[in-house]
Amino acid sequence: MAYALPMPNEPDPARRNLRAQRAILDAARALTSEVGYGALTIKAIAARAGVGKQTIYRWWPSKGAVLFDALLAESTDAEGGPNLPDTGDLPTDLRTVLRAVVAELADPHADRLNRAVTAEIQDDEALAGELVRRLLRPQMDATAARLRSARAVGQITEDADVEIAVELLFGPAYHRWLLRTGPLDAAYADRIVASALAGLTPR
Amino acid sequence: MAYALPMPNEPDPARRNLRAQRAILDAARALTSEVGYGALTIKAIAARAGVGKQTIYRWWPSKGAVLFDALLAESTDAEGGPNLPDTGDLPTDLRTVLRAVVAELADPHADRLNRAVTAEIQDDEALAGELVRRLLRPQMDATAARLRSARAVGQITEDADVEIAVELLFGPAYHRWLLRTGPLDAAYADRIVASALAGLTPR
Amino acid sequence: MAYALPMPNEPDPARRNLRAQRAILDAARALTSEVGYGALTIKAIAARAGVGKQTIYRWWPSKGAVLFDALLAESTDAEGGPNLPDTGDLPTDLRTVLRAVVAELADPHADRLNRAVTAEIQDDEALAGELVRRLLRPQMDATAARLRSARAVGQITEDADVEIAVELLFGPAYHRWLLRTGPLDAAYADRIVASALAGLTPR
Amino acid sequence: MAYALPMPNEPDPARRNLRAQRAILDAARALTSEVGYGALTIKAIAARAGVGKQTIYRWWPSKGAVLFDALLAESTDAEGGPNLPDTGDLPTDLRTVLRAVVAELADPHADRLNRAVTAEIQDDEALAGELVRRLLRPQMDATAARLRSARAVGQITEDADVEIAVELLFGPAYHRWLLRTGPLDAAYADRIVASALAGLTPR
DNA sequence: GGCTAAGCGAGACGGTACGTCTTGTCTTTAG
DNA sequence: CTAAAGACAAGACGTACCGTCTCGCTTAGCC
Repeated sequence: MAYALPMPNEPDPARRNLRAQRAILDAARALTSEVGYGALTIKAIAARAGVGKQTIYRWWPSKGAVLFDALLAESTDAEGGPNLPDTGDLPTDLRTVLRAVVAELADPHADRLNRAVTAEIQDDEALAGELVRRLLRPQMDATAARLRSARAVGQITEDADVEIAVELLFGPAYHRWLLRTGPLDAAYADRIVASALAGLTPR
Repeated sequence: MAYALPMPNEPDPARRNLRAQRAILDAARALTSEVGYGALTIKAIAARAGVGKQTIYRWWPSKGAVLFDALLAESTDAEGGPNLPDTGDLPTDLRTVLRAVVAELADPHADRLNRAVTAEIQDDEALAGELVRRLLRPQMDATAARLRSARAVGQITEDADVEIAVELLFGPAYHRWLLRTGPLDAAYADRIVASALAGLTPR
Repeated sequence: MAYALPMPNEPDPARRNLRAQRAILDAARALTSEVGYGALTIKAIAARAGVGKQTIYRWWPSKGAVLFDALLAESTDAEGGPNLPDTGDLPTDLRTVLRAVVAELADPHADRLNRAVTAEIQDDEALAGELVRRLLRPQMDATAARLRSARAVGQITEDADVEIAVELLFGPAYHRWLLRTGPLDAAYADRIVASALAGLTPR
Repeated sequence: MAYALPMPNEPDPARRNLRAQRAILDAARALTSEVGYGALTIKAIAARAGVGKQTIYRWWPSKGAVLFDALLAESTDAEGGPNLPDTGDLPTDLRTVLRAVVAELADPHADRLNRAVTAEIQDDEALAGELVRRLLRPQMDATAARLRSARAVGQITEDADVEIAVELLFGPAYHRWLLRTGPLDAAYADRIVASALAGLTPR
């Protein structure tokens, strides 16, 4: 017979203190951008949030998960979803997307948080998957969809490799950000779009 | 005028024990691929290498620097430099390069080391610069040079944006590796080359 | 006005774990008598006590302070205070005291702990003061009081130098123990008392 | 057949560098009185002496042995041996001895070295024996001899316990020094002599 | 007068304890 | 009766020193 285990006390999400949750994510975000990923500690987050450490451990499995949620909260605030503009003009629409991506990566306020999460996902595959699923995938899928709609109306060639095209757009920006190999500005976004589109446009 | 600093005892590189140095880099590489970046400790590297911790701290300023040197040693062993093939056929040459890049990223043996260094450079800008200067930049420059030589003989269009073209080639592969968004194989490398070249080829 | 200091987090004695405290003192005592003062380490004490090192550093400023408390705990257990017997017969009473002192110094179980603390107080004046105040002074004062009461009833001469008399009693025993210059037994205690009293006794 | 072992290279005392030896003892003495026993390191002694660490390890088995030799060198310089005065007047002679002992213990220059050696001999019985044999024993024996010569001429009682009498003289001074329980001056020395002699003097 | 063996200054080495820091769990206490 | 505050066990951090070793350089004494 199965019986009620004296369980490691799964906390009851219904009783979660939203004020504390928000304070924790805010503190995590603020501290990350102040001291950087390497010097970030759970203790400091708890202290800044005016919260006991246990309250963090109760709801998140790791420091990376807190950072991820902090990043997610910010992104969710900013966007409402992966709404891609469709003005009918593909180059313009892609420039809009790429400029937004590049601007986000160039934002000094968010930079350290982005890098902290990037560091964490190198060692936490589950977190990496979650990040892709929640933030990256929707954006890439929306971009792919926009490319397919453009292909349907003949704005790009029939045999265009849409999957690769999306990576041709996003890959360079992330590469440059990751390795700090050059400036991240609107002009750069436009050059990516121009070069990536060159091979797609019917002659 | 430069003057003799009352320095905190810079160690004398001439007296460096090469056996120990090699053992440290080997241990760092092996341990990283065994336990991953998060669980990697200087203490464990020293123990595995049969070396005192101080011998590591004497020659490297941080764990990241050790990992970087371990990565560098491996790359230096493998290649002799950024020799890019020049068969005269640009697509073939680029496929060779991209396939090598993708293979390196897909190599499970090196994966954790690559990710560990990637995590470290998020928090250590100097290390990031060194990595780019020593490993990435030469490869990118060589690729750019190959593209310019192709442009000179008319294999790609006169107005091709070489700098962006290089990022169009490398960016997608790193993006896919960083975020684990898809398989990294020769076919993938070929697709990148095909799509990136499409816009460069004269019609 | 006294004000709340932004203190480096003085720990709260009310929350102290008594089990841990006791385990630490026991481990310190046991290890000292096993390996001696020179080979004694905080790390080993913590390990033996099943305690984190920080729990030692939280409550004691130095290894010497731990040893001192270990010694104190033992002494406090043994005695209830500096109760000196007063049978009315001074030589008998002093023999009782000196025999106890000599027996304590001769006890092989306590020897290494005594020597460890003796070594520590050579380099830590504050600790030396504490040791004297808590352990030596009471005993010496009690002995002086007993001598004065004997003087009051004419058992020793009017002009007896009580302060020196006390040192004449204790000094030789400690000297012999410190320098291991001879046996420490009851007969030795009796010889000290006899010689020291000879000059005090009225003729 | 016995043959010359490739021995752990006993060093050849004939080739010993006296300048280095002296510099080491001087440095040990100076550093001890500057930084105290706890902060004294072989490394620092070597550096101060302008000597390699190995030169110390070649000639002394331990830090304690170096300190002991430093102490010995100083004492040997000062005295030529345990010459006790014999003016014919015992109290005067003993006052001379005790005043010298007390002055040595009170000397702030030598204090830390004395305490360092005292700390070392708590953990090194062989060193303790050597100290007693070379420095303490001669002085005590000379004092005992003086007391016996006094006894022979009837200046002290026939049944005087000479061995204890010596400890009655030296014990209090060392006790007071060891535990810092009071001032060490000539008046104190005189009080010891007066009290100790009181019981020895024929009535 | 040259050879050679040893002592020497210097300092890198393998170890290990130091005292501090952070982690994740457990306990106390104040609201 | 909850959650902050924080003590706890554990163990890595980066530093310091230990005692050994390996370098060249100097020096002494035997050929």
